[in-house]
Amino acid sequence: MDKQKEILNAALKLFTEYGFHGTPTSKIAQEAGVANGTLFHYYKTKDDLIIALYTDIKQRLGFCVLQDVKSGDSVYEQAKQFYTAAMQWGIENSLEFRYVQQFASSPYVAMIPEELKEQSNITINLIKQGIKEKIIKVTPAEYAMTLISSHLYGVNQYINEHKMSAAKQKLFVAESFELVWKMIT
Amino acid sequence: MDKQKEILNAALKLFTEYGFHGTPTSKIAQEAGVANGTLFHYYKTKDDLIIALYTDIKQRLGFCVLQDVKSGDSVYEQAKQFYTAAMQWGIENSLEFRYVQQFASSPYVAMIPEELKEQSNITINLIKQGIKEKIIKVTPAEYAMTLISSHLYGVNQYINEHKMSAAKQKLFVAESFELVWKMIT
DNA sequence: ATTCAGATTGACTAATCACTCTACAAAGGT
DNA sequence: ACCTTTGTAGAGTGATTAGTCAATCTGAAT
Repeated sequence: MDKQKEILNAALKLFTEYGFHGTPTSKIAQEAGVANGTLFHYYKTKDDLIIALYTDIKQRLGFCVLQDVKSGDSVYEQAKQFYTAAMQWGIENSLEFRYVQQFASSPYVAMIPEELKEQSNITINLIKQGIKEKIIKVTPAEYAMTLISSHLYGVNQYINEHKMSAAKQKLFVAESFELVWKMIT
Repeated sequence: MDKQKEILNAALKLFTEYGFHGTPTSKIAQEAGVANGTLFHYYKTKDDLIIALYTDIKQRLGFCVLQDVKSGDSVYEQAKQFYTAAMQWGIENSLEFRYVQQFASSPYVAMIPEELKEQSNITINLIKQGIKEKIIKVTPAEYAMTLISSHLYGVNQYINEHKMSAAKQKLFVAESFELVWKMIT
């Protein structure tokens, strides 16, 4: 087992359960099954760990979402693909998803590293293309992006609170995409 | 000046700036211009204060939103009224709005007092009426509510990040309501 | 005038926490 | 074999913090 990953796992679990200030580094080390000093060997400070965890999650999400989008497809198909992949990931990794939200509405947002922000450029560009093709009516692209994102968060939250079968979930997600799509086109 | 309110004000300012764990009670007392002990005279624990602040904000928002909704109006008019009022309040009280978000995506959510949850019944009922009248197509009402709420948060965030004139803001808000309305009807 | 309950203070404390430090082990590289 | 780097441990520390407490103050009621 990679101790560094154990630390991230433990941190994710405890941070989402008790919040940043509610979880001492000692408890994280304990949960991860490593010594206190080991944690600080990998992460200089607690803040470092908090930000590293965010970065790690974002990268995993980004990789998963970009994976099976075919650039030849129509804007609609690509957008649907993005949306569905992100949602599915959010459902399967609800702790990670909650962590991202918690992080995003905390003062730590100000510390998000620049390279992470660039990741969203791909999706923004897709929307811009949709606007250029006059398919998407909502402008500017950043605004449309915000609408889609918050919609995604909302639906994810609803799904997490109202458990349903995997099949029903898929249908629900597909329908929810049609709702946003209808809204922005 | 009411010292209790000063404490809430100071807490709001510091919590949104430095987070829950980033602001010691001593700093709150200092910012409020009261002694350390006074804070604990009004709030038994720090958690008490955090929850009390949330409750206070929610009640103020609720009061403001309910204020000028006429029960005789159509579902559309009432919904628009609700949405616009909430948004306007969120723009004018951005610190409070951010605090609500921060709180909602923290472990403190689990501690929200029951009586606060009942407040949303009025809006839920309005949506239910809209469903009964076959104006609103998205069911169940709780789902529609979630969609509207997350939309509202998203638009609010966008407005806060992209400053514009008051007139433009109003137009923007009105248009954004038409977007959600189109989505759920 | 006296009483009394609540408000206010700020020094104090017990506990906690982020982080350091030293020691040792494992793993390579030469 | 020897050295260097890296990983791991866990006791220790200085600072910080939530919360206490005894004392004083305020104002209203009797």
